[in-house]
Amino acid sequence: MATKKITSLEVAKLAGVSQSAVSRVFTPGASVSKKTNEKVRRAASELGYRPNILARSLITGKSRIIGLVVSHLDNYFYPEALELLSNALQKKGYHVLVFLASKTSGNIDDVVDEILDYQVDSIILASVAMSSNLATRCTSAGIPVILFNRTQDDNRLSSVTSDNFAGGEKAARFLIAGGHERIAYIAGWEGASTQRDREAGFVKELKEHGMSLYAREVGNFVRDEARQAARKMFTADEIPDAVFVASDDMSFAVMDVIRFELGLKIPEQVSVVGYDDVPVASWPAYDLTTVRQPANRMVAETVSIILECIENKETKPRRIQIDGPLVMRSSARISNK
Amino acid sequence: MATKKITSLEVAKLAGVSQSAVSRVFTPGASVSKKTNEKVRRAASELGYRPNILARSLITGKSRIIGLVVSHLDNYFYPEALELLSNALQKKGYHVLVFLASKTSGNIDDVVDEILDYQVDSIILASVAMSSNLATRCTSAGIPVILFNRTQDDNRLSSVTSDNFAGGEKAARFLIAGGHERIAYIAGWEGASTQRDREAGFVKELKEHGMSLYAREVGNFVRDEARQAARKMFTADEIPDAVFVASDDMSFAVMDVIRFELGLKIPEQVSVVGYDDVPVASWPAYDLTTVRQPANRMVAETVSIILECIENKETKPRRIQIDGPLVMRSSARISNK
DNA sequence: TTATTTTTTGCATACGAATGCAAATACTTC
DNA sequence: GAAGTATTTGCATTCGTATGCAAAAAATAA
Repeated sequence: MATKKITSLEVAKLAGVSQSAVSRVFTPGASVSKKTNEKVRRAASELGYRPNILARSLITGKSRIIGLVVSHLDNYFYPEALELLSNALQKKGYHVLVFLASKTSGNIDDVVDEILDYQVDSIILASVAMSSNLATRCTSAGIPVILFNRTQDDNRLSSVTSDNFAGGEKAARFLIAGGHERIAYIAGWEGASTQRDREAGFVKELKEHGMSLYAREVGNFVRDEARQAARKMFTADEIPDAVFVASDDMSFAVMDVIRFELGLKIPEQVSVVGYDDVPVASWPAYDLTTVRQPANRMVAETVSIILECIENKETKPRRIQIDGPLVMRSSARISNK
Repeated sequence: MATKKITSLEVAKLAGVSQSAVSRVFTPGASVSKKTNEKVRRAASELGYRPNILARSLITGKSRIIGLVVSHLDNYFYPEALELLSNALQKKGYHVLVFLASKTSGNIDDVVDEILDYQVDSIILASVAMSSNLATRCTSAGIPVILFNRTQDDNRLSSVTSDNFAGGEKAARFLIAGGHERIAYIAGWEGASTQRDREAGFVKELKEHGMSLYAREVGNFVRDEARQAARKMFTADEIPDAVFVASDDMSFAVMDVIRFELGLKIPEQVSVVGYDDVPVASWPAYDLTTVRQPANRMVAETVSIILECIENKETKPRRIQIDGPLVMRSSARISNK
C-alpha cells in the first residue's frame, strides 16, 4: 500500500548514474553534463522524485524555513501582513512556520526556543518582543531576527515599522486643521514601541499648536478595553470633539460605542481617526479616516532584509521606518463646524 | 562570533556518556537511569543544547510539521481558524507551515508538491481542493490529508465542515418564520461544496414551505462581487424582503450596499442573514444574524483526526459535520412586520 | 597524434539524532 | 553470596542528501 519514499539513490539506479549525480542535478549551479541532466530528470519524474528538504538542510545548514511569531491575529492588520509575507517568501523558495504567542503568557522566549528547534533560517517577530538574552543566542547562532511592526532597544535586531511618530503628527495636524478643540487619545498597550511613538508624535504636534491632550484612556490594543475606554471618555461632562485611537481595530470598537451606545454622531459630534488602514476601515459602515501602514511595502522591506541577512552573514541590523499617508474618509470632519 | 551549533555529541562528552544516552534522554519513553538523565540534562542546559528536529525527523520519518494551505485569509473566518489550529497543534508539539494558494492560479497541486518537500506529517487544506491524482500520491505516501471547511467527492480524504445543509435549512426556517415573502440568496463560489450545501438546504426548506428563491445572484465569496450582486438584486422593481448570503464576509458588503448606497433600512425593509459568525458579525455596526460555524469545535475535530491518523496509519477517512446554531441579532426581523 | 586543460563523474564521508543489538550493570530472590 | 532477571548503556548503523577530492572523460591546444 504505502508507496515507499523515493530517494535520490533509486533515481540514480534507474538513470544509471551515481547518487551524487542526482544530487547535483537538483543543486543549482552544480557541474552536470547535459546528458546526465536529462537522464536524471527523466528518471526522477518517472518515479515522482523530489529532494527531501529536511535531509538537505542537515547538510547545508539552510532549512528554507522562516519562523514567524504572531500574537494578534485578531487585529486584521496581521492576516493581511501574513498573506503578503508568505506569498513573497514563497516566491523566493522560503516558507513560513507559524508560531502563536498567546497574549497571556508573556513568554515569547519559550516560543522562540521551539522555533530554533526547527533550524529556521530567520525569525520574524510580529509585534512581539524577545529577551535580550535570547537575542544574543539567535544572533550568535547566526539567525537573523527581524521585528515587524515593533522596535526594541536592542540594536542587534533589525526592525520594520511604519513611521509611527510621523503618523501621530499627521493625525494631530489633521484634527487641528479640522478645527477640533478638545482632542483626546486612546492608547494601545503602553509596552509597545508603536504605541509610544504614535502618541509621542501626536502629543508633540498638539503641543506645537499650543494644545494638549484633552483626555486620554488606555485600550491596550484590545477591543473590549477600547470599548471601556470610550465609555469612560464619552460620558464625561464635556466630551472630546475628536479622538485619535492607536489602532483601527480599537477604533471600530470606539465608534460602535459612540454611535450605538451613546447615540452620538460621527463626525458631527465626534471625529475619529485611527491607525493602520486595515480593509475594514474602508467599509462604509465605518469609513474611517486613518493613517495607513503600507503593509505591502513593510513586507517587501522585511523580505529584502531577511534575504540579505541570510546570504550575507555580516550585514548590520537595519531599522526601517516607512511613511504612510493619512487616508481621509468620513469619520472625521475636515473643516470647522 | 558565531557560536557553533551544539550537538548531542558535545553534550555527551560533557556529561561523560555516549551520544545514544543523550538521545535517549530527549526521547520520551526511552530507557534511561535517573542518574544519567540528570547528568545529561545538566550538561544540556549548560551548553544550551536542544535536539535538532530536522535531523531527528530524518530517522523517525516524523517532522512534526503540518502543512496548511489557505487561500482566503481575507475572509476573517480563516485567521480565527488559523489561530485556533496553530495553538491546538502547538500544544501537541506540532507546528504549522503555511502555504498560500493564490486564488488566481488554480494550481493547488504545485503548492502541495512544495509542501511534500518538507516531509510534513499531514496536510490541511482550508477551503481548497486537490486533484485526485495528487490525493493518491499523498495517501500512498502515508500523509493524511484533511479538508477544512470543504468537502470533496474523493472518499480517501477526511473533511471537517459545519453542517452546511442544516445551516441553510435553519436560515430558511428563520426567515420564513419572520414572515418574509420574497426571499433571495446570494451564492458563494459555485465550485465550493460549502456553497452548494448551504444553498441546497436553504432551497429545500423553502420548498417544503411552498416557497422558492425570489432572486438569486452569485458573489463568489468575494466582497466586490457580492457588492455587485447586491446592487443588481436590490435595484429591481420589487426587491426581496430578505436575503440569505453565503458568507458573513459577503454579508457585510451586501449590507453596506443596501444601507449606504440604496438607503434601505435593515431589517425593516430587508432582512439579512449570513453564514460563519465571524467576530465582525457581532459588532454593532452590522449586528448580523448568522449561522455560526463553530471554529473551535471544527478545529478540535481537525486536530483529533490528524493526531489519530498520524499515530495509527490505518484509520479510515472521516467526514465530520458540526452543527452550529443560528445566532439571532438585529439584521433580520423576527416577527411579522 | 600527443600533451594539456577543462569538465564531468563517482567514491567516500559528513550532517545530527534515533535505534536494534549485545554487553554491562543493577536489582531480586533464595 | 550465587544465580537469575530486569534495567542501562554503548557500539555501530541508519535516515537522504551534499560535497571535497581524485579519477575519468571530454574538449582544446600544439
